[in-house]
Amino acid sequence: MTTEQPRANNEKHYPHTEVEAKWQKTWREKKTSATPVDPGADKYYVLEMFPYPSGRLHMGHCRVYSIGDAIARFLRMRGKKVLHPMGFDAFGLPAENAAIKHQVHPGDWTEKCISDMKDQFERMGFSLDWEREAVTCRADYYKWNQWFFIKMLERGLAYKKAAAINWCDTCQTVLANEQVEQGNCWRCGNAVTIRNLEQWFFKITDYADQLLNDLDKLSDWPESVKIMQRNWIGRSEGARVKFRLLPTGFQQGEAVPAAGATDETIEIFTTRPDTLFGVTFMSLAPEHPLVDSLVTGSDKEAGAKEFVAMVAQEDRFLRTAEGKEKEGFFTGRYAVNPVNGEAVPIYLANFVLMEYGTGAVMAVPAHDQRDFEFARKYSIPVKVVISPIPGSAGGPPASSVDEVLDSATMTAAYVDPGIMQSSAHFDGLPSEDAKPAIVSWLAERGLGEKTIQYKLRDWLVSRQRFWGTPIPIIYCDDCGAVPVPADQLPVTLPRDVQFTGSGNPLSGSSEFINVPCPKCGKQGRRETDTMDTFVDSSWYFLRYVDPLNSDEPFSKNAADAWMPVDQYIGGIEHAILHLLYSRFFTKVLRDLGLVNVDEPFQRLLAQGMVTNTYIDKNTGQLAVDENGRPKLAKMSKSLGNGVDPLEIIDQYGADTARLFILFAAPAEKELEWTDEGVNGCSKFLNRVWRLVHGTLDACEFAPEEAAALEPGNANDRELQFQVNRAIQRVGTEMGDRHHFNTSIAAIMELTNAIQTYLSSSHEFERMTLGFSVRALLLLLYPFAPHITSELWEKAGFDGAIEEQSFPAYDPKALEKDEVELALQVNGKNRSKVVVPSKASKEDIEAAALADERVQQFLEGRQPKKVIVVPGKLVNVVG
RNA sequence: GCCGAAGUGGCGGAACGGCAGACGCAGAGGACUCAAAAUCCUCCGUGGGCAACCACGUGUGGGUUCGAAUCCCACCUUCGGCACCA
Repeated sequence: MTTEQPRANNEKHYPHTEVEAKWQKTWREKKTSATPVDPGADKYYVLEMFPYPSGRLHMGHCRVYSIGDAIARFLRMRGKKVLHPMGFDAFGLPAENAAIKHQVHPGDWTEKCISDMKDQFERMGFSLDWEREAVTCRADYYKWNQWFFIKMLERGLAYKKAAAINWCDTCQTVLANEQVEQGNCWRCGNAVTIRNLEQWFFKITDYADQLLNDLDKLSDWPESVKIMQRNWIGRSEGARVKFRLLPTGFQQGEAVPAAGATDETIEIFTTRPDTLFGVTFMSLAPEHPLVDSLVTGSDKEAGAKEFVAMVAQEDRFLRTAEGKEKEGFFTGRYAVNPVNGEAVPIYLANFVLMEYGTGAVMAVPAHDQRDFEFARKYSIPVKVVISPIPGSAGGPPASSVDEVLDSATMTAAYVDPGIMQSSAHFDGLPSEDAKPAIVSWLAERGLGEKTIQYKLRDWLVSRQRFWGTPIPIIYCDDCGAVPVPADQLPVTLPRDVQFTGSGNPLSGSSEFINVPCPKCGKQGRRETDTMDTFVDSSWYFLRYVDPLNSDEPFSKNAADAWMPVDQYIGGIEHAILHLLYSRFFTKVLRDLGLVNVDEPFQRLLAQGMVTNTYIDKNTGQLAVDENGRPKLAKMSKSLGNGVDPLEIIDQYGADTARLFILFAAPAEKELEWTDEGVNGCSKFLNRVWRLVHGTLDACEFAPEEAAALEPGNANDRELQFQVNRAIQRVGTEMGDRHHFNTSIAAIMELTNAIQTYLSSSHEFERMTLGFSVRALLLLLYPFAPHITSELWEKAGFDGAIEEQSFPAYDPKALEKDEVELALQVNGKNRSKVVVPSKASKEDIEAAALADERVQQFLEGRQPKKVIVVPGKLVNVVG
């Protein structure tokens, strides 16, 4: 049974099901969301992060697309030429898992999901240009991934190397560093292990400085996202310093051989060259390539090998966790400190990472907490070379746990800047000044150099999975790794593949693997790794500008016309991964001459999660905190607290869902789902429905310009004021600040004002009333397009509502004849006074001082000062 | 530990140095109804008072200012990110 309302009731109750279906059909047929050609200077590119086609739209999707659609519809009314496209991030593991489970081809499964989701998109009423749809799993899209890969290979930006990489056993594939969270896989949450494999990388580190510096250009990005990216890139300024190795057999305390050390050096990276004179040992990563030659043949060989094996066995995340016991092993060898010629013992240490810096560290226990703990554990000397600045020297004294820095008694490292000591001719210098001085001293002697180090690592793009873009490489015994020639692209995924759940299905497809070498024609072997799906999403915004191009990924003209994306919207969870990769791709494409922009996304809105209460699995009750309040968590399958958008659409309609989503919280904050809140929005739309039905007579007299209204009586003028103020507020809240909740509040206030006007017992001024209703519909349209389209038509206004301009307000109507000012005495509210709005400061002051209550609170004192804030208040200080 | 964001009624939130609590939800009372739902009207920060009104009030403590939720300093709490990065 449907709950269709009888016709007679339609004026009282908004029949959302039939109205929404009607307008969705109209929009589809009229192609009202089509992208304008030749956008020119008015172009505006609104983009929301495209979804993975799971087959089901969830509330998070509804939120991000409701935000984007409100912006798109609003800006079209503002005269912008809007590009608002959509597509699907369609490669990835769920399709492959479905293939294993149901023995369907991932492509068939994915296309079915896409088709289902498009229906759901339409039911939400999003104004998307589906003719520009980009689907990453289709060969006409991923062909260009392969083309970019080859371009990157030509530029030395794609390369293959053996490396210790993150392996997820559940997903049966490797992961990029960015995809490891707290030692676990970003998608399945299982522990990541380390494997040594030959893998393809993109050299994102070549762009580290640009990715860092250009963050400063992104003035319309949230500061928090920029900071997260800065931290991820992790720039450190420091120095590389060479320590020469002493020959085998050198004993501690023995004089360093006059002829110096061997020719072999160990290079370290440090951010604290000012502490070089305090070096008392050195530590190497167990994986350091020199380890073997240091110990082979010595009595330390067996022990060292055992230590290396032990560390290698350890879980990498645990090994590098703070608080982890520092483990070391003395190699029996020494190196020479280049600044003072002292011999320092060389240790292996579990906390030194081969991937960062040079894999070797100079250790200064007096001024580095980690080195300090290590030194105390292994009874290595501590040498103080920096003393705290005395408090009197201007500026605060540096902090120190220990009152006196004595190597024997100190309990913690002193890590702050200070004054150099025990550092030869650098003594007495502030340590910050000594940094460059020591580096220059080293550089002059060829012992070291200034350098910049990043935490950012190259992007590992190989995946041992079927459902991704095949890496376009053919291995040949004679020619090595040969790229597939551009005219032979795309390398398409084979259809006849077995999905067994173990290993990469591509390795079992002889048709796919066995191909001739493009260079010499001999039998070759095709690469079976596919690309990380983040490659797909790193440039999809560029495909939308020219989606049907079969000769190029996109034409430069189209990119120049539309790029950058003016407003990008998506979840904060992509603050590092996707946004960093997209920025990298854009810069590479710029260097390839394909685009003119440095940055892809002008303005970024990171929307918050959608949360709900949930049932605690242990108690079977609503989960509550210690105060008995219901706990909130992100809507998820595992907690079972998701709300199905389709059910909400069925019950309340898409407009209600959209309105609630935008009204209940600011876009960047968490959105707490409440049925009561949804109901409130539904009530509001019904109120608008009835209100407009009750004023249809007046609508035919509605002027298009606010300035055309007659002044009328006080009631009329008040409504004119309210409607003009609402237009002004929604204009700035939407246009400048993207505050959807306060925009909707302003529209509700206008609705209340019209209702108040109607319930006042006087004759209605039909132009004023009609104009107010007309404006109400226009203001509400970007948030609730279906109901406003229907009411616009019912009211008999000209044209379709989506073709209308956003209304202009009349500044004159915002000026009132009289204003009420708050009267304060010494900053406390004491009274009110009504004055003509054009009253002079002197008149206002006089009115304030004449006020009885002001006099009373002055208690006979003479006012010392009177502050007049026009239109707001008067503060009498006395 | 470091970096960042945020702390405002019973709840979501508003207020870009100028009347704190807009708008909405929940709640209370009333109207309509046989009744319920829906709808409409009124009230709704705390304490005192019959009332007009008074005092207090934006995490805590200071400061700047005629005036601070808003700016500055210190601290507390919550959330998010990073975390032995040399």
